[in-house]
Amino acid sequence: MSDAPVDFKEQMAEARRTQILLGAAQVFAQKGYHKATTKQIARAAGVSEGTIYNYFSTKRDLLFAMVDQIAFDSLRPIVAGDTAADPRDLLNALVRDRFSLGEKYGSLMAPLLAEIFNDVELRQALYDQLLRPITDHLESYVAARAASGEFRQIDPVVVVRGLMGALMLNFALKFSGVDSRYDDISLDSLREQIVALFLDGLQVK
Amino acid sequence: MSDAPVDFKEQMAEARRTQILLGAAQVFAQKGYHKATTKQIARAAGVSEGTIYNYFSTKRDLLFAMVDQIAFDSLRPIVAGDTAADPRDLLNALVRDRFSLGEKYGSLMAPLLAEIFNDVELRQALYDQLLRPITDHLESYVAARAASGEFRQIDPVVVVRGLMGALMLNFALKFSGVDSRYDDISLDSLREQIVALFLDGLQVK
Amino acid sequence: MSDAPVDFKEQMAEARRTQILLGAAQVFAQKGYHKATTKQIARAAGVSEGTIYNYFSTKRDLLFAMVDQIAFDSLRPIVAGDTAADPRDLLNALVRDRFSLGEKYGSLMAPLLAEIFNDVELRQALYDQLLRPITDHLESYVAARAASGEFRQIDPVVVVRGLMGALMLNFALKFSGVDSRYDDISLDSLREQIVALFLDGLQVK
Amino acid sequence: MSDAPVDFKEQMAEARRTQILLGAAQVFAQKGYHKATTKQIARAAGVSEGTIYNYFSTKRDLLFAMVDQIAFDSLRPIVAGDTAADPRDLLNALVRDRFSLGEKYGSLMAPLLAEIFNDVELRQALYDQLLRPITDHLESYVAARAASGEFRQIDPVVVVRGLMGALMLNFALKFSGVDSRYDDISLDSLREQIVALFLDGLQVK
DNA sequence: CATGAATGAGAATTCATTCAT
DNA sequence: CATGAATGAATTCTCATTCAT
Repeated sequence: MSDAPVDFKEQMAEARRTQILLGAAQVFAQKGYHKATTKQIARAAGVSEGTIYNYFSTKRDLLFAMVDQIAFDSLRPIVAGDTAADPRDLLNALVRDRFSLGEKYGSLMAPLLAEIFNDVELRQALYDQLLRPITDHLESYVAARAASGEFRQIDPVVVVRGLMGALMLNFALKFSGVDSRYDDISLDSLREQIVALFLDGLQVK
Repeated sequence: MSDAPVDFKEQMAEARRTQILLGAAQVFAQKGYHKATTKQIARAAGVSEGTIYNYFSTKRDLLFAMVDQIAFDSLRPIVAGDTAADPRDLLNALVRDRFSLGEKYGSLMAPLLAEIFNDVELRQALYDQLLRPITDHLESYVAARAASGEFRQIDPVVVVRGLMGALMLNFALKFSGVDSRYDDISLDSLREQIVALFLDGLQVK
Repeated sequence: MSDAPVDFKEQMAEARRTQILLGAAQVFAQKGYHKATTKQIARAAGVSEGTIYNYFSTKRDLLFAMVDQIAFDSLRPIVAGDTAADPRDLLNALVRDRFSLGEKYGSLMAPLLAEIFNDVELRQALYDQLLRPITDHLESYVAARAASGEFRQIDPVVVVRGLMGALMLNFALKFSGVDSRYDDISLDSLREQIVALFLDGLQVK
Repeated sequence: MSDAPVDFKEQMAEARRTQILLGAAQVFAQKGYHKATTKQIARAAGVSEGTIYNYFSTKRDLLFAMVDQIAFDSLRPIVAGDTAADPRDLLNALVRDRFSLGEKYGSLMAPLLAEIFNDVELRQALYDQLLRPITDHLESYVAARAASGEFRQIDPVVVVRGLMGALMLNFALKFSGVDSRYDDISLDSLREQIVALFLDGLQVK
C-alpha cells in the first residue's frame, strides 16, 4: 500500500517523459533539431517550457533520450531465425524485423540522423546503441555461413554495413521524394531486391 | 573598351566569391553549418562580414553555392571506361573516379549532408547535381549489361543506389572513427570488396 | 484542552520556521542571496519547496526574518559594564560582547549586508534592529563621559559609528582575505588597537 | 591623414564604451546589479542590447569596467601635501581629495559595493585598484610620522583602514537616510570630526 | 564595392511561486 | 500542513543581416 503512490508517481513521471519526447520528435521531424524551439516542443508536448527542463536538462538531451528510447525498444530479441532456413528468407526476415523499428520510429530517426554530423557523442551513441546491435547479429550469421563454405570469404563487417548502407540509402531516397522513380517501388520490393543482390551478385554465373 | 574592364570586374567578383566560399567551407568543415558564424567565415575568408552579403544573399546561400561549385567540378567527363573491359575493373575505376571528388571535397560533405535533413531544396539540389550525375552513368552501364544478359534483371536504380549506399556507409564509418575495426581497412580495400560483393554476391555458386 | 494542542502546534510551527531559516542561512552564506535557489534552501532545511511558502511568503522574507532572528538574539542584556572601570577595558568588553554576535552570525552577515544596497526596507530594518541597539548603548556611555569631562566634545553619533566603521572595515578585510597583511593580526589585537586608537588618538601629547 | 579615421574610430568606440557604462551605472544605481536588466541598460545608454555586447562581453564585465574607469581617474596625483604642514590640515586635505572621487562616482560606487559581497574577483579588484591606492599613500604618511615620534606606534595598516571605515560608515549612513540625525551634519563636518578623533582620541589628556 | 558597428528578434534556460493531491 | 510537479515570465546573450560611411 505504501509503494502504490510511489509507483504511481514514477509512472506519471515516465509518462511525462514520453509525452515530452513525442512532442520533441514531432517538432524535430518537422523543423529539424536546430529550428525547433523549446517553446514549440512544449506546445507540441502539451506542457510548459519549464516542465521540459524538469525531465531533460538540455535541449540536446532530448536527442540522446530518443536514442535510448529506441535502443530500449530494440532490445526485444531478434526474430529467432532458423539458421537452417534458406538464406534469402532468413536475411529478409532479419532485415524486415530490424527495419520495422525504423518504420515505427521513423519520425524520430530523421532528426537524429541529421545531428549525427554535428555531434560526435551522438554519433557514437547511435552507432553503439542502434546500429551495432543490428549488425552484430547479422555479422555472426554471415561469418558462420562463410565458415561453413556457403558464403564467400569477405569481411563480415564490410558486408553487413554494405547491406545496411544499400538499404538505408534506398529507403532514404524513397522517403525523401527526390526521385520520382521510387514512387512505384514498394519497401518490400526494395528489400527483396537488395537482399537478392547481396546473395547472388550482379553477374550471371 | 567597355568589355575589358567589365570582364576584369567579373573576374574579380568571381575570385571574391571563391575566396568567400573557401572561407565558408573551412569554417563549415570545422564547426558545422549552424555553429559557424558569419563573423568566423568573414575572418577565414579575409573579408568583412558585409562583403559576404555582397556576393551571397544569405548564410544558407553559401551551402547552395558549395553544391554548385562541387557539381561544376564534377562535370569533367567521367573516366572513359572501355565497356568491353572486365566489369570488375570498370566498376572499380568508375567508383574510384567519382569518389575522388569525395576526397577532394570530403570536409565539405559532412556539413552539407547534415543540412540535407533540414532543407528540402538543398536535398534536391544535392541529389540532382551531385548524386544523379554519378548514378546516371552507372545506371546506363548496369542497364546495358543487363540487356546483354551479363547482369541479372534487377532495377538499375536500386542496384546503383545500393552500391552507393554500401560504399558511403562504409566510408563514413571508416572516417567517423566510431568503429575501430575500420582502422586496418584501407579505402581501396573497402572499395574492392564492395565492388566484388556486388558483382559476385555472397553465395558461392 | 484546546490550548495544549494549539500550543503544541505553535511550537511545531516555530520549530519549522527556525528549521527553514537555518537552511536558508546555510545556503545564503554559501552562495549569497541571489544565487541561492529555493530548491537548495528546501533541501538544506529538509523540507519541500512548498513548505517554505507556508512559513514565509517570499524568498526575500527569509532575509527579513533573519534580521529579526539575530535581533531577537541580540536582545540579551549588554554586559553590565562598571562605568567606573577603565574606559579601555570597558570599551573592549562592550565591543567584544557585541561583536561576538558577529562571530555567531558572521556567515549570515555577508549576504545580508550585500542586500542592504538593494532594499531600502532591509537597510532600515538592519539599522534599526541590529546596529542601533549596539550603538545606542555606546552612545550613552560616550555622552556620559563627555558630560563628565573625561571625553572630548565630539558628537557621540559620529564617534560611535566611526568606531563601528573602523572595526567593521578592518574585520571585513581580515575575513575577506584580500590583503595578506591581515593574516598575522588576530581579531583581539585588531579590536584592542582600534579601541586604543579611539581613546588616545594618533598624536603623542 | 591616414591615422585620422583610425583615431576617429577609436574615439567613437571609446565614447560608446563610456556611453554604455554611464547607462549601466545609472540603472545599477537605481535598481542594483541583479535587478538591472540588459534591456534597461541598453535603453538608458541609448543603444541596442546587442551593442552592449560589442563592447562588454558580459553583464558582469560592466562592473569590472566601472572599477577600471574609476581607478583610471584616480590615477591623477594625490594632492601634493606638504608633509611639514599641520597633520590635521594635511589629513583633511588628503581625505577630501580622495573622497571627492567618491562624490563624483557616487552613483557608480553603490552598485559596486553591493556586489563586493557576491564576487570574490570584484572584491579583490576594488580593493587593489581603488582602496589600496588611497590607503598606501596614507599609510606612508602615518608610518613616517610614527617613525619621527609624532604618531604613536600603531600598525598603519589598521589605522588607515580604521580611518577609512569610520569615514565610510558615517558617509554611508548619511546618504542612506536611515538615521535622521545625520540630516543636520554636513559632509565636511563629518570629515573634520573624524579626522580630529583619529588625531586626538577621545580622552582628554 | 568594402567595411564593421549597430541592430533586435529570438533562443535556451532558470527559478520563485502556486496549487492539486 | 506537506509535497514537489508545473508553470511561464523574465533574462542574458547570440548572430544573421543591414546600412551609413
